[in-house]
Amino acid sequence: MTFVTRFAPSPTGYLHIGGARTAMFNWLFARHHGGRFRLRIEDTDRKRSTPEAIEAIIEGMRWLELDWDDEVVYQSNKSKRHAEIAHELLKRGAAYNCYATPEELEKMREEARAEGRHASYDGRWRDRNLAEAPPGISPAVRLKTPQEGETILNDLVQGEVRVANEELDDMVLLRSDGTPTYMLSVVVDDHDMEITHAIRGDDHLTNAVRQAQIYQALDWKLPEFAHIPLIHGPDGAKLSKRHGALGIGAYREMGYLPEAMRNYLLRLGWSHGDDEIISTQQAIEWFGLETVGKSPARFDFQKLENLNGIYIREADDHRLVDMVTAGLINATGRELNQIHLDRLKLAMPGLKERAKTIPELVENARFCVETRPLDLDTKAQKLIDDEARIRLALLRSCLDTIDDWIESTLDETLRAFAASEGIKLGKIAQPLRAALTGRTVSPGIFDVLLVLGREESLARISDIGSTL
RNA sequence: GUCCCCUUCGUCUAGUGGUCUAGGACAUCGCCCUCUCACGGCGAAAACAGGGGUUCGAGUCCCCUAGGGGAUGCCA
Repeated sequence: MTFVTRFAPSPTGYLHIGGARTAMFNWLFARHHGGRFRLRIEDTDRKRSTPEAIEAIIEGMRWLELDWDDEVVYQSNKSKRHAEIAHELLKRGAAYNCYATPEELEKMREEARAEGRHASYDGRWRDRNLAEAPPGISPAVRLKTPQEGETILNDLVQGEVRVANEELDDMVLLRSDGTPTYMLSVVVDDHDMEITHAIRGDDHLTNAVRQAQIYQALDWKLPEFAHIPLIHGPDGAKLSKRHGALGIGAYREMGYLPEAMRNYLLRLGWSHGDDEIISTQQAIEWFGLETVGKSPARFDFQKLENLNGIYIREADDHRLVDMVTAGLINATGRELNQIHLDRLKLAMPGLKERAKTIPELVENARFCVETRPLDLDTKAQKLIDDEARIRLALLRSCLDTIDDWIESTLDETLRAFAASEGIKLGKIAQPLRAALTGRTVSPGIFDVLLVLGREESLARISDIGSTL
């Protein structure tokens, strides 16, 4: 039997971080078992569902490289089928028409709360004769749920969950306008799509119990359920916009790599011993629901950033150059020429060691595309005092004599120069760095010299001297 | 209110009755490496929510309390 999982977001907003993790766990589970992973858009709430949200979700999934199988299912297209099922239940006497008004319902809720009861609807139309139906009111259809005993669920993550049936009132299957409710739609769709494993957020755990009652009424086989803990904000409360409830697209814009994001999300609630850096390939091999934790995890930007740094270091230079190029054009408003691109390519190995995000990488790469004369930042300016200027002028003539502009020669020259001046290498390397990059922080100084090339390097040094 | 779920360093977690003087990772703080910043290396500090049981023995099993979260819709 092949396993089929699904990710079933409602398109009322962007794909948030919790949804992304849910999607990934479903994806990982399916890929691990050689099964299928499906995508279903739960757009039955036409008022709140938007095409933009659908687009954002699909974009987010693509960015995270979570590919789904088969065509996307739109739940709104299935409402006829859902209604049919409800009517079948009605015919079999497993469901009934309910004519209670919103006011009545509200009153029942208040009373239930006041009396400390969990279930609110009192089942007043459960056994009433249809002849008593008030005219002119179209009824909702409710499921006749068992009133005694308990409903038991064996959740793959949460274990056994049992709820007394008297705690559960008769849920609405079809609204009075004839449209199906979420509770019904999910059950029918999961059944029709032959979902074997429903992996979703913990907030659905109580729903699962109710859905189990629908399955029972229909005499359908239940899928396996796995309710994974929610992701909380740094303060332990529900993820809000202030924290990380940003759309996945926001993380992309903040300069995080999809593979870093996946690794981070994976370790939030799932573990494989002490392993931290886990490739997607490895994750597919290792993933299982047994090792999913039961408690909610807090979102931690620092760890994400650390992981991102690791993945940037591992990333292919060409890919990074492309990303940085785009960022640089954006930041400077100028197109880059071939010389710039060559420099970026040459600088990338040194650059990527020093960045945790793409914007940081872009910032550090600026010296490659800066036009002369450079604007030195405040710290860099401080390094250029009169003594430094004199030394730079001297150094320039030394460098000028170099025939082969390669690292070993540059290294020798610079060290020899420092020795002849009776100073440490750092004493000359820092002003030189300021002259070449306009900053006090950069890749190794020989790297910079190499990246910029002889001509540009000498010119930038001269620029500093000429400001004497 | 009621129902359900959860609870190991600040954070993510390992841990499935003895190997736990509780391990790893991020963050923090030292030191080393060093041309700056990173990387890397070494080291420090840092946790079993509390209380009862069960057991020769409990972070691991049971109960209670507290705290947190979720649900309680003709939303999904």
